Amino acid sequence: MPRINKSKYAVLGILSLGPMSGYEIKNTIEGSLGNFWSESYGQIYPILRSLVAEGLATSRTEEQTGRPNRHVYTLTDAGRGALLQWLAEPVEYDVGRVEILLKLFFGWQLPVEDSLTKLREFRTVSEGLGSKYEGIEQWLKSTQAGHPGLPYWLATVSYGQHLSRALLAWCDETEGILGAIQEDQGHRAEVATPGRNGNGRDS
Amino acid sequence: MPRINKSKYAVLGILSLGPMSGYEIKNTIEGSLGNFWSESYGQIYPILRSLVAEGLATSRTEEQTGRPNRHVYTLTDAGRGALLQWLAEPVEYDVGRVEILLKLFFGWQLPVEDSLTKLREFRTVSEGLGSKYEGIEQWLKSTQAGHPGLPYWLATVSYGQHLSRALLAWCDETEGILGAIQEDQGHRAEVATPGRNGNGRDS
DNA sequence: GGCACTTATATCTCCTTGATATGTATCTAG
DNA sequence: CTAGATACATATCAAGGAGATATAAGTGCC
Repeated sequence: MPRINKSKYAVLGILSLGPMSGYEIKNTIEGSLGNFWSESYGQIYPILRSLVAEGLATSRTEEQTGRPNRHVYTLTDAGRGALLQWLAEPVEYDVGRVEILLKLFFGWQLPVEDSLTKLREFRTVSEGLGSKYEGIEQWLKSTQAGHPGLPYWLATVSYGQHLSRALLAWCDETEGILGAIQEDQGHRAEVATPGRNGNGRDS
Repeated sequence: MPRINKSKYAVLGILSLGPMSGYEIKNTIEGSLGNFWSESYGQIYPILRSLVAEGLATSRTEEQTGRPNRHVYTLTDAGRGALLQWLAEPVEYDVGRVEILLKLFFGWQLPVEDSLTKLREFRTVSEGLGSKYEGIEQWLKSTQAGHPGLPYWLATVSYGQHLSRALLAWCDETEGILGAIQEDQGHRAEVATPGRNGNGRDS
């Protein structure tokens, strides 16, 4: 089962929006797919060359004075066909690597407070994610009104909003559970060593 | 800002549970972090060598007859220190690559039904994810009862459950929106070309 | 006996990321 | 006016990372 190169289809998809240079492709990806997909020049330029070699795109060189010539790539019918074929293939899903979970997994080996600090940090990150998506939603609605792609693009933004709400709910739940463990430990420590009273911080 | 190698800390973390060989580390990761983290032999073996070179672990060879000798790695105090230091560093979060969103983003260029099919596929995947996590939760509760790590491990499972519920909710919402577009298009097609009536499928 | 699977170590290729190199043009703050 | 930042445009490199494959013996089953 030779791994299929999804970057290739991301580039193909962007080219389906119109002829572009490698530089423009990168910028377009950042400004559209950027929230759930990324590509680097290190992939884009070799992919463009292979697309031409496979007959999925053609390239034409635009002469420019004072800066490197633009290499503009245009999708061929075969290229559009390859894109449609990939779109029809079944989707995969991968949770991916989640750093907060890696840290939390080993968290029982150190004071509960350390894990709670990590969770509070992560809550801030998740909140930032949520407001970022809200901004994008407003921007899309005001600048792309009437475009047939709008509902689809809003769906990708909504994915991010559902995700960030889920992260926040998970933070709430987990902070509650670890908080209870901390109180429990604090209580037992208090009973064991009376005198060190009213366990300091509770912000 | 040289990218820090998180795989190194995953290996360090696993070694904090006890001395292990590269093979055992791989298996242990799959059976514990497996739902949100993965490592391949191609990373584990070079990392183990570099851990020894950096003084973060020691290796000892157990002679075996009939099969390759076991190289068992043990965390040093410096290694445990490096792990704790990394645990204290701020966490990052990355939504990562989401294939369904990449496909959906280009979905407006083809019939709505195609995108709805993708969403229904994705719903099945998300449901599978949810039941997988439920199974893990039950298994953890019944086999690890009383272990101080249990609440932390359950928290990582809960993350997956929150995530799968969010994916399902997003599917509901998006199927509703695209379904409305489809009905709208069907309606307009009906008005435009009367005669081809009662637009076939609606499952 | 043959076949599939598991234990165990290790390497290889390819994908992917992020940094860097090169060089001009334009914009901006001091 | 000019130094520095940013945009345009192409391209390469070193690492990080995933997955398949190589090797080799042991175990269980038909």
